[in-house]
Amino acid sequence: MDRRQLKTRQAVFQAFTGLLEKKSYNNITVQEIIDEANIGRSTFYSHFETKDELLKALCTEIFTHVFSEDLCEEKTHDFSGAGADMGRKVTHILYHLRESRSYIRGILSSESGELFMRYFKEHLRRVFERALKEQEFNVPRDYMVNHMVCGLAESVRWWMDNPGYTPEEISAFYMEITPGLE
Amino acid sequence: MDRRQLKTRQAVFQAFTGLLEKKSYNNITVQEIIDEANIGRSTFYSHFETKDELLKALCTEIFTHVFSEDLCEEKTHDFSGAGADMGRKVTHILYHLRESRSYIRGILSSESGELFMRYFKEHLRRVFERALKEQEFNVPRDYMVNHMVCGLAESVRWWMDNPGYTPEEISAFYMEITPGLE
DNA sequence: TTGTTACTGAACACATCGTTCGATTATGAT
DNA sequence: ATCATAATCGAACGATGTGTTCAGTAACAA
Repeated sequence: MDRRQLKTRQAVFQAFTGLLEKKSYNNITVQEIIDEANIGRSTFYSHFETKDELLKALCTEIFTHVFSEDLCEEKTHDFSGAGADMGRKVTHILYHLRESRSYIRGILSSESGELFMRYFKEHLRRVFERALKEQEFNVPRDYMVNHMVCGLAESVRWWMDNPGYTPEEISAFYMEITPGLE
Repeated sequence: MDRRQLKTRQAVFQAFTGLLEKKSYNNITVQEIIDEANIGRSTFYSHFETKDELLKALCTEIFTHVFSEDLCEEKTHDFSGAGADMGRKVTHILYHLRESRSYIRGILSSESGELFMRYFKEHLRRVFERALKEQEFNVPRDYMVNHMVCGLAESVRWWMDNPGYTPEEISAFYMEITPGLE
């Protein structure tokens, strides 16, 4: 890839995340991103169709990072249950998310949070659906998966507003209040 | 209140909810609401500052209706636990929400859903905080309340996409997967 | 060096917003 | 029935932000 493209792309992301630490997504204008990134207007639009696409791209960036590894594979095959494994996966995800906390808060603090949460949940859903392959529940399976996914996503959101807990602690909280994972 | 004002207000709400059944909030323009409601442009703006304020007003309308009654009072004082009471409250809320299902879906199917969910959770939080006055948990109290509130709110969202369940069934699902309420 | 590709930035058309204001009409109190 | 008051109308306006275009410039890879 052309160095110039890479440089532009990085400049945009950096400007964007920088702005997100100061103000909420809705109040950020494309022009501000352009100015902050110090690029030409048409350059921005040759990289991203709209501001929403940029957010989407940023989310993709974050989540391919967070979910890059072996999260879909069953890691332990010893006598510790699926719960222990799940707990480890969750902790792993939380460690990654903590790194981006500063601007994730900016994303979450306006309607754009909906978008972030949606992508997040999509990824989580994949992880959970694998982990719960053969289990049976007293509620519709899809309802159960949805509950687990939303529960974790909302735990993260809560964590972003209540820092001061370690990933391990949050993970433990989550396992504690989620039946079907012990 | 002047009949004209009332008529206008109702016309706007009706137009708005009507549009919400066809398209998502973000794609609805103020002009469309005005045309649909068949009122003058300045009239709209003399009632609502912005489209967001209109959505807010609609949510208030819905929730004051849904939460109008004795939801904050402990109803049963016999030997059935707090859970049975909570189950009844939840069912009651669900019955009300089902009536507005058609356009609530429209609200939820775009970023505006965030706003709806926020108001919904605010109301729910009040109910739960009363109901859990003296209980102790293994996780931070605020985390617990947040989990219960989000769990119910997300259950409703799930329900809106998966109709065909009765309020009683959804309520039962919710009680089933929420520890601390039995 | 050279052909290609990316960046620049001013200018543009466009959509939507929220406001203004003078004219018109409905309302409710007397 | 009268009349002062208040709500509505709607065209016109300025403002803001969007996304595109294009001719000129600079960076790149080979």
